[in-house]
Amino acid sequence: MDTRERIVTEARELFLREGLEGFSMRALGERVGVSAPAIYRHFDDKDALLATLIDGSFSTFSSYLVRALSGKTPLERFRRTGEAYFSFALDHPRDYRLMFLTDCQELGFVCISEEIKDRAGGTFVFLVDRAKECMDSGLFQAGDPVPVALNVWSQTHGLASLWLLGNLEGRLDEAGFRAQVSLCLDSIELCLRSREAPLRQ
Amino acid sequence: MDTRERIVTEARELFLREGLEGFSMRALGERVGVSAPAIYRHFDDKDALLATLIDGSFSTFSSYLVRALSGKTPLERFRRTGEAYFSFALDHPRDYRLMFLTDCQELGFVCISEEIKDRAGGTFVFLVDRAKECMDSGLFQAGDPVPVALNVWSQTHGLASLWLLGNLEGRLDEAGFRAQVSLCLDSIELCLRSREAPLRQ
DNA sequence: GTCTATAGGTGGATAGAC
DNA sequence: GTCTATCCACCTATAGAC
Repeated sequence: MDTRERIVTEARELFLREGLEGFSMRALGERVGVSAPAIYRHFDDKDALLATLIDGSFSTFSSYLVRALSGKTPLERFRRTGEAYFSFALDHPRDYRLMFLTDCQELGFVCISEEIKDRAGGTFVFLVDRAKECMDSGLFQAGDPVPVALNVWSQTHGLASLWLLGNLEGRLDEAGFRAQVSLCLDSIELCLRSREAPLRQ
Repeated sequence: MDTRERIVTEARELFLREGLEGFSMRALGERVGVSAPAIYRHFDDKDALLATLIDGSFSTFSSYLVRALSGKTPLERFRRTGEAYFSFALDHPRDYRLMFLTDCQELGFVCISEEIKDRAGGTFVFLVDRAKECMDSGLFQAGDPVPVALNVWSQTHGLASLWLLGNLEGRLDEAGFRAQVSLCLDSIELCLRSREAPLRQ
């Protein structure tokens, strides 16, 4: 493994442990075993390094989403997409935070990067596709799938972020949270199924 | 207005403009017109000052929630609580961020403060009460109102935070966001109403 | 490519005069 | 209570030797 790769690996580890606040070039250099300035031979600046990290986070996220495609029906793929979203958030909380819980201002130029925006857009399109195929197969009422997808994203993101930022501390333990996740996914399904009710009557 | 009050006022202004990152005792002193060390005569440290700010944010939030009580029916009060939540998030984005979008680690001891936790708990109880009175009046299926309230909070928080952190940029403008808010509240209502469906049959 | 040395800046907090 | 002066820790990034 060459130095550049080791920098990325250790950067991910460091960010995982310390978050954005404790993530410094000095600390990273120490972990990698080189001086801080040496890192600048491999990355233009801190932002470029963070952009690489975010890119990797989206790759991991994508791998979770794609698993949902093994579902046999549109509805099953839709449900599994929701489950995959929570699995990712729980398995990779820091990545989740970097991707969805960090203000663009804080990340500086990173958020403007078109590559990153495209990757984020791609994962959203995945969700829109799941909604759309449920509509096309007549399970959900026909219409614009984008607002539906946004609504689903809001719900999953809301619960995940309340948990990850500690806002549920004292109210839910991890088991309670998992139960709440089930309720969240059930309620999404219930809501979308009820959209088909008028068609059935 | 004595100096302590002016410090709090300016601190809120400064935090509103700069966020947690740009919020320093030096900058605050400059705004107030005193030196940074002078602030330490009125507050033990930065955390104590931030705790005062958070406390004020919860006061503002409470005033939004209470407006919802002017609704004539349990369902109307429930709906208006959701609307009040979004109104607060849009009117006071920085306060919202300080209260619900800042990691406990980042705030240091502040999040451990029992006073703050109690205030946060109180606003949640308000939402639980709204769910409970809908249950008691037979509008929603009877059961534990807490998971229902958590589910509603997740949905509203999710949409609000996606918006406030810029994750919807390029996908929704402000008008689109408001439409999405309506859809969110409609979908919550739809979901909770469908819980009463079995009782009607 | 990596080092040391350093520039140039941020920040929180304290000491002691007034 | 407020000031100035200061300490100390930390940061990003560059210069120039090797």
